[in-house]
Amino acid sequence: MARGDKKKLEIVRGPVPTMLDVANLAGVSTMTVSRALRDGSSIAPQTRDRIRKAVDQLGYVLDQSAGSLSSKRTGFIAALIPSINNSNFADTARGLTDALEGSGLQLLLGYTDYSVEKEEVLIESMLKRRPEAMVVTGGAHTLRGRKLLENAGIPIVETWDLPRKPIQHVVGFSNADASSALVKHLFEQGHRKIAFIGGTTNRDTRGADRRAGYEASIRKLGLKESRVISFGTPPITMKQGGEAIVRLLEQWPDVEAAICVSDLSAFGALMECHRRGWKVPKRIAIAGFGDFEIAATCFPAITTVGVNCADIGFKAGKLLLQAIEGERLDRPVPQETILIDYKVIPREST
Amino acid sequence: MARGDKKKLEIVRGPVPTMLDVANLAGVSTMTVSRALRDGSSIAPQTRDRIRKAVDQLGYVLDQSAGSLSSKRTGFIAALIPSINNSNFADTARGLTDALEGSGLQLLLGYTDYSVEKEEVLIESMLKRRPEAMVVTGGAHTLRGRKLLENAGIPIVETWDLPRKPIQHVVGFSNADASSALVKHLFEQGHRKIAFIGGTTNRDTRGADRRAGYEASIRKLGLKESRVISFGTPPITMKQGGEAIVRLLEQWPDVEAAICVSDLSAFGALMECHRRGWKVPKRIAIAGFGDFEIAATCFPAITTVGVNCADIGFKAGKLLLQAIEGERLDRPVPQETILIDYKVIPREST
DNA sequence: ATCGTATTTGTTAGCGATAACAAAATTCAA
DNA sequence: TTGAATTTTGTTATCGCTAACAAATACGAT
Repeated sequence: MARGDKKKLEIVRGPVPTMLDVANLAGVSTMTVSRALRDGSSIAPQTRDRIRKAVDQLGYVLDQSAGSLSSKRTGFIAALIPSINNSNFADTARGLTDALEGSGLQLLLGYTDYSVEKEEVLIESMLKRRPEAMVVTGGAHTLRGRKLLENAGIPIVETWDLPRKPIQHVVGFSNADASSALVKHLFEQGHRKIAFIGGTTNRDTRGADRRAGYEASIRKLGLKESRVISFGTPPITMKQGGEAIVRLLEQWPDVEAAICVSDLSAFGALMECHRRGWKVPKRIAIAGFGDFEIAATCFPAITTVGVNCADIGFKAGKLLLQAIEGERLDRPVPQETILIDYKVIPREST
Repeated sequence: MARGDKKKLEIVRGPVPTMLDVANLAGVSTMTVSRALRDGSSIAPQTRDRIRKAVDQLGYVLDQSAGSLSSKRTGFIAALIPSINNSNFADTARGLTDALEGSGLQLLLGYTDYSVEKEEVLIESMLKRRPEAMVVTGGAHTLRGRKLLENAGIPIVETWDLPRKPIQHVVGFSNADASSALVKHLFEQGHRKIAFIGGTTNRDTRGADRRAGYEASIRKLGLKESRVISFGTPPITMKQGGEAIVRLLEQWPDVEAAICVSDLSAFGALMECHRRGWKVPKRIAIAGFGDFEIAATCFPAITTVGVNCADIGFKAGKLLLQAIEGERLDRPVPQETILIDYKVIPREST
């Protein structure tokens, strides 16, 4: 009776059982337990059942940290994204998760807050977990961050951009080109006085690339003046988009169209126009970037550049799985660059 | 010269250096390196510098899996949220991350997809990593999932709901009460024929609670009829919100106000009304839930229930830090329930 | 029955770090 | 200058698991 009590207490808050406890209870060696708990290969069915029963009885859960130390496989994939609150990057993370599903690999997520310094810190702390591969956003890193990635000895994928000098693999697209395509579209629709609304700094490199693409195509199309409103720290919010469009129309009342650095700011701009009774696209055409759900749903629906964000993550994930497999077989896969499609999606706002 | 080449090669793709390599290079024992790399306490400054130099030279990065095996501290916090694509939960994750900042703890995120079965799988796979604490969303779990949590021997926090029978700690609010408050608000504004728009199943337990709160207060206020449109698998999208409101007005043309299960569906409904020329709130008032950025920005701005999602995460994180500290000192903190404020935010849409 | 092959299980060693204790070096006071 | 107190460093023994190899058992064919 007293013994029974003690036992119960132990289950609730006692020491966590180890594989040895399971092995003893099942009357086998730990090695057999280890095998049974993973592939179940080379295990007599009845032994496996006995082990399972012991596992259930003890409430045993495998300790992977111990396992990875021995097997040299942590089962971690590290991924760094600028922000979890941006649905584009959340979609990429989701795509990654989906790609990894069933592979037994765990995603370790980190948020850089659009800062390369924070990224460097994160790279190091991720590397301490010995991930089997790493996904980073963009091609801009600190010197040390880059070196850490290069020396990590694991597959690396840079996403969302096309870095001039990639570390290894790349899954992305040219934000500048995508932005240019949007300018061209507006130009073909007859707009000549086209403006760009974005954040105040270049911290968000993809935003900066989009602005650069805008500037480049303004020049190429022979349009005289570039009209850029910089407002708010990137990533700029919906509300800031609204304030920015007001400024834009104050500064250049003759402006005909505005490209916003993202759909969120475009939406904010659009709603502010509504509020003030400025007709869109009659008074001013508005375009965004990213094809967020909101752009398709709102009225008028927002013209945007569609990028398959989840696909970036998914393709990066699949590429990593291949690369990891390659490393294991000592047959490293060659450096690969996967281009992600984007396309201008004309809607009601332009 | 040849030696130099070899050395360089080794740095690029050679075996990853261990603490022993650092120790040898610095002429000390691994224990000294270990100490230098963590607190730096009880280390002669010159020794520490020597070690730092060796670390830099070798590009050494600490292996935490090995460390945690020995120290029995993994530095992981596991968190399960329904979806990363929902900004409410993303905010909670962000709050958690913020709370953990500087503590050296790593967030291990998992997505349950609003499914308790997936949650159970995730709980187990998280537990394999031996997290020092765990955050889950809601109080609904499978039997085995709950047992796993109870027996894990670590602090557990359930968030976003007020479970009837909590496992340990809780940081949340009553979704039913919050929903009731919104009904009451509409009632006070003079609305009598109030409808609810939500998903088709109860998979999203918070959504189900909101509906239950709606039903309860309809009865309490003595309103004759409850009008519920169930449309789409939760979480329902903006677009589905739009389709739902059309159905609502077909089925009950006399309806005066609609509460949507979230701001996203409310926004979709609102935009569909725009598109069809139905004036909001004149023809129909629309309210949402969650105070997403979109609700404040769009025109007309959406009446909603504001919940500080990031604060849920932040408070859960801080509570966990305390609890972990308590466990370490063998002085477990008592079970705690932290209530999160919510409030009805009246805006232009009602 | 006997040997060879295939299947199942066990043994030993070690993954890379840290805890706990022990020893050496340094500091300081009288 | 000497011994005690303090600071700094080292030694040894795990942590819980899995790789690699070895042994035992089962199965089949002749």
